[in-house]
Amino acid sequence: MTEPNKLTHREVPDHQPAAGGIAARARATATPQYLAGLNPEQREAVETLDGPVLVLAGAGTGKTRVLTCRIAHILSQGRARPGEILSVTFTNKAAREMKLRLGQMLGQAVEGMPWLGTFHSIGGRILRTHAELVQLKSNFTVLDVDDQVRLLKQLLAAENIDDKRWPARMLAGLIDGWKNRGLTPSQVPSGEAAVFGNGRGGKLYASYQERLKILNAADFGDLLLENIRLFREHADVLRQYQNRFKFILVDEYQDTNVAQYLWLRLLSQAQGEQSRPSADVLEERHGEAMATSQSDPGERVAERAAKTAAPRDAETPPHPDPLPARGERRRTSPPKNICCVGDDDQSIYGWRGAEVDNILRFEHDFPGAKVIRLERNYRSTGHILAAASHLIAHNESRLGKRLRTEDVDGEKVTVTGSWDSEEEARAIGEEIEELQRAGNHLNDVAILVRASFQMREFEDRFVTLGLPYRVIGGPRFYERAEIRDALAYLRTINSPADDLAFERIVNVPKRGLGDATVQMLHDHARKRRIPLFEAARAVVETDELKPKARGALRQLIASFDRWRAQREVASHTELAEIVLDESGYTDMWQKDRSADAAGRLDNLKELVRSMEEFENLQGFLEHISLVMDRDGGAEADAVSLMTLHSAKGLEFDNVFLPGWEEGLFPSQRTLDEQGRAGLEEERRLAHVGLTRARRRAKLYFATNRRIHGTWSTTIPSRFLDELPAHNVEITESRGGAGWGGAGGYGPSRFDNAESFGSSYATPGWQRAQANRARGQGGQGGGRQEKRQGQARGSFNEDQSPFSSRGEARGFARDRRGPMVIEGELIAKSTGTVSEFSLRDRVFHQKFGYGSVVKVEGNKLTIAFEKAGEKKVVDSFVQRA
DNA sequence: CATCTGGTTATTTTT
DNA sequence: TAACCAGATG
Repeated sequence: MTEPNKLTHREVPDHQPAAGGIAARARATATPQYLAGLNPEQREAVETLDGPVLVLAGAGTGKTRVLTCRIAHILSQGRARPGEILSVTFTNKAAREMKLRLGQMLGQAVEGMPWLGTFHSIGGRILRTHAELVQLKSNFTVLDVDDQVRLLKQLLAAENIDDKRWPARMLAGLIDGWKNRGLTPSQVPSGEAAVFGNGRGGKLYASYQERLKILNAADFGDLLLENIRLFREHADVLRQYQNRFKFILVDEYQDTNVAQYLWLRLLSQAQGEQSRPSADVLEERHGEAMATSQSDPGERVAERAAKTAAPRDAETPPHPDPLPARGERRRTSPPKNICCVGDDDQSIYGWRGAEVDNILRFEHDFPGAKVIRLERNYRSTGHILAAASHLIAHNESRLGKRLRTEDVDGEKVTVTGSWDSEEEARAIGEEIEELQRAGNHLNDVAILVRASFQMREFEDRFVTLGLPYRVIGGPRFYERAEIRDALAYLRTINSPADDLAFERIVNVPKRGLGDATVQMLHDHARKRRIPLFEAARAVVETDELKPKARGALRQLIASFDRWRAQREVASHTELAEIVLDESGYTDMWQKDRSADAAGRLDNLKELVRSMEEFENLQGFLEHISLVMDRDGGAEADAVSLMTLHSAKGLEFDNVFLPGWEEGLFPSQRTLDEQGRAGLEEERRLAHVGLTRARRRAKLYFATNRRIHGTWSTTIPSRFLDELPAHNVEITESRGGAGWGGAGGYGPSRFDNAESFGSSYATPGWQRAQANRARGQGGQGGGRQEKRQGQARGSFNEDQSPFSSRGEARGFARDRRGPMVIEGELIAKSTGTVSEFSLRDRVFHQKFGYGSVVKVEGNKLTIAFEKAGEKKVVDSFVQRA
């Protein structure tokens, strides 16, 4: 560990004078450079080192900057060494970003921050050092969801549970949920444990955990849960870490789940009399208020559990403060110097177990906490910020912040209605092209959708337009089948007892070892209580298998023996290449004619390349599942297409937000399942979307959308109504839908909406809608009944740009015909004759192989083998 | 053991 | 609509 030379570490005097607070220290030194550019609030957040601090950092207020500066400050003040600062993030990306920025700030000190990482990687690391205490070995495998489900399927089969009625995925979800809430099998409320498999859910969870130990494996949830168990059952270990970490920093605190909360709580608990750590002494002086310490963690679990266990009734009001009287159980030791940074308005992972409550109740949980609000936004222009703020103000469960900017008002947020989703895509495509003509880079443009199925329409459109785009998100790198397969090979080599890995690749590529063979291996293994691989070795010596299978299996075993031997002589990267090659795995994909085969081979190459960063196979396998994420090169100029969820933390000059319709956004399902809390989370999602935009935010809704194949008529999202009229401009769809301006045509839907409750759902109205929809070749109506209940947004609010009637006009009376569009397109094409001609065989990144059916300038119509007929710009395909 | 077919089911996905 | 999966078929 290298000590940063600039930040010579002074031993922290154990008896730092109380008066020598931050202010005094700060005065002693000239303002360090890293503090210079901070605004007063940021600076306070950086300099308030002692006691619990909650930094409420709104979107674009310099959250990461505060975190990194704070670390720099701690180091330069000599308050802790790099190894004494625990700094947790959720994503690898965030961790990397912080390391990078710290590096820039401090010179090469980053290597010295061993405890900066994600919850899971840090949890995993601690777990590996004390693995034996939780019945694991230090080289345990981290299972991915796939492995989990496979394992659970086996357990279900063993229990004779119909996995049709009780799918393994569902159980995996339940277990994950329990783990997120910090519940070990014995702690799961019996009522909940009973919901699965006729009361056997809890039992299955328990046997799943047992199986994991036998396999020497942990799933993601275990990385934290087992850590908590470790800390609870081994006070000495806990104390070791409590003493080590003088400062704790948490990023995105609003996204922490109960397990993470408990973990933090355990670590942030200062030791009582057992130890005499320097930092604690300091704190005690600072924290008169902290004398009222927190309750025992155990209590908290129960309390939390009870809370979360309560069915999330749709209509349940916000949780009243469930804190019971804390009684006599007081401790004298205050919590450590913990600093949590987050934004309650950006909590969008509730469905993943995140507890907004953690941030809402911070002051409760960490008495004496200082709360600092960062409200100066450095990202968006005035109108955008105002719109976002006004929207989010409709939420009740929030701590409340008021974002402000010193930037110009800029352009108003626009709202555009179109006839259907296709037209929406067309309109957005055109606007993007216009932005491009005006000199904007496509890299500065993003389309953020609520659900990934919405992306398709855009992809289709962009492919025809020849507009480069990139999809962000989607399956993670290490979740891809080919990566998992490759890893399974390596895992089997590394740990012959990894049954799940072996099972995964035993017949990949196909070698004639099907279900029957695997089943018999299983039986054998179970009978003798040996790993599958050993069972295979034994079975090959018998004549229980058909000769063909026996031969194949023998060969596979021989291969593994060979590879294991080669481990001694070849580097791990070489070994990987050898394995992928000799196993026939690469061949398998090379022979594959599907569109994504090439990409998969690339991924495999990327995997091998990434192995170089690790010392050996063991090290690689330990980290891969935690660290591997494709960040994909963002070099080429292209529009970014992603879900709102994956947009969190990003920003773009121009942000397009399509699909603001009831049912889609806010999502009907969330509303049904989570009620008011769900609506608020959706609203936060909207807020996140808007605040991604630096200069232009453009919202869209379509009147008709195809959902699961059938057309339904939709109504604009209530969120549109919640925008402040002053900052919003209603524009007309470029796609040609008549929508907007006063003096429009036809009655506004909102005319109806005025007396909504009754008339909206009338058969007549529905018929009218259906008729309109039919023009598009589909049925209207159908979803109304369902929506009716909560479709009433705040139409009456004076602020609403829609309530003043007249704006939302009948859509698409004079919908522009496709011919016009077509004409425009052709006009835009380069006119140069394509190098392709009829019947050419071509390959397209997305659609795979096909042959050219029609050539118009540089526009081709191609009949793809798999994807059907598509119009594509020739630069998107290559000769096959 | 591989391939075909019909029935089912449709969000969001940090690790 | 389309994509995925489980069971049936060859």
